[in-house]
Amino acid sequence: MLNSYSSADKVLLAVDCIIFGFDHQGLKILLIQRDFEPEKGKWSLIGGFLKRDEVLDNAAIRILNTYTGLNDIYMEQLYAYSEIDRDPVERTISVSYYALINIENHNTELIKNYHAEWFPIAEAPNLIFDHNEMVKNAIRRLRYRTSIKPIGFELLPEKFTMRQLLELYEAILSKELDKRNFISKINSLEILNKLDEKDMQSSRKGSYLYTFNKEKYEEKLLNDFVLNL
Amino acid sequence: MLNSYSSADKVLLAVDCIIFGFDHQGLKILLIQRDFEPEKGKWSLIGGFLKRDEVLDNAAIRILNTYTGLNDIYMEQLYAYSEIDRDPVERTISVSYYALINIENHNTELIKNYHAEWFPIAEAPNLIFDHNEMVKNAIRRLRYRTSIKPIGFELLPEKFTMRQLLELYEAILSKELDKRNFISKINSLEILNKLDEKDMQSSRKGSYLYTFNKEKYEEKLLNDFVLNL
DNA sequence: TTTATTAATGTAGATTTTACACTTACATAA
DNA sequence: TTATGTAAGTGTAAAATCTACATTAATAAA
Repeated sequence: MLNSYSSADKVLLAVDCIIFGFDHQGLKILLIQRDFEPEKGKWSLIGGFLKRDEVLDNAAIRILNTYTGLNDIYMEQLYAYSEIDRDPVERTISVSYYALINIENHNTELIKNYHAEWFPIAEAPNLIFDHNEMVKNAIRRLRYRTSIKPIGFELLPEKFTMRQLLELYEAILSKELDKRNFISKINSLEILNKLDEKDMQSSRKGSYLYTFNKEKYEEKLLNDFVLNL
Repeated sequence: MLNSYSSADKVLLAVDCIIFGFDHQGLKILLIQRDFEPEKGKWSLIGGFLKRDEVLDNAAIRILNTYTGLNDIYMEQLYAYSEIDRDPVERTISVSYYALINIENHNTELIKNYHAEWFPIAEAPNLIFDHNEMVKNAIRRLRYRTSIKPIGFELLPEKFTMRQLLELYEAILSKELDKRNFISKINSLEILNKLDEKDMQSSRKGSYLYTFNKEKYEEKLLNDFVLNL
């Protein structure tokens, strides 16, 4: 019987996490220096093996936590990579996950202790196995996602300026956006609350701070929409 | 060592294929009646186990062929399902694949011999395991894909009428489209060749037949574009 | 009080999208 | 041969959206 369970092959199933972060310097990616063979010392995505009694989503969360100390990160599944020799040690299929986080909200010291490090996207080192490809695909997905869902929620501090939001979008899309058009498009979504408070860091005039309006934001998440930037 | 290969669990990895087809009656899905336990006799997606020396994409092709006789079908990977008890017999992670095919181009007799059957989407029976969810997600992906890539190529006969193309889009999107606006949008893509030939089946006047212009079509596939229907 | 710096703001023209109805071609039946 | 019925084919005007673009405003520092 072709389809009998007992005669089917079992394989190792891994999860690799592509963690994007944003700070005042732009879009970054979190990588670790492998502390085990093969490729010990080389840079890699944060990854590990799925356990028998574990759902993939949870494996991603556990592995991210194990290697970076990061907690409560919402990740989305991306793609299963299955080239025969992608891992030279043993046949391993890897499912990639990605997330967007606010670098400043997370303990940079902690991350460092785990030998994890943030790299500006453009300056990321070469990665082991097929991790470069995984990152490339994740960036594509991130850009696509940007066009159909509002983002920023996860990446900016609670209170942020229009300029910060603009720079976030510019970093993700890696292109310049017209400031006035951007602001009016964002405003037309009605997902921001303009505060009375100003941020005085950036200029003498100071710029208004905004927060996300969670309710409206969730509403937008439901009905797919297109944001043409 | 947390991350050692030898101590990691191995699991069964399956592939399930969501095959969409289109004919004059509308959008359909290909299902098989399981001829093995558990759930023998119930309807299910076409699925099977990944082999140790096989890439997922090829497993999907092999499995589809094994259970339906279908050949040369291009499938796209969708999502990995990993709920612990999704398969009651043994822990199995399943990666879903989907494809769009032209029902009339494929041997219906052959498919029947394999106990596979086409069901109109709306009339599909309840499926085993988490297959209903897989189908739901695949339909969503199909609709999304429709908005960013031209489709039809795979689903229509070589020569087809505008009405057929319109009906295909209406079936996938499950909404009515304005005939004139649809035609002018499609024409603006410049991916069709209008033939001198007419199809006389559908009306006394007869309607012009079209073919896809493969080159232009491939070109469009490269540059992502948005088709707002 | 002058200067320098970034924030904030509006509009006109171009493009795209939408809604909508009549004429044409032909086969069939009278 | 003529009349009739059926689906095919076609255009436009109004609305909405997108794009490009430049000046004034607020404030701190000199």
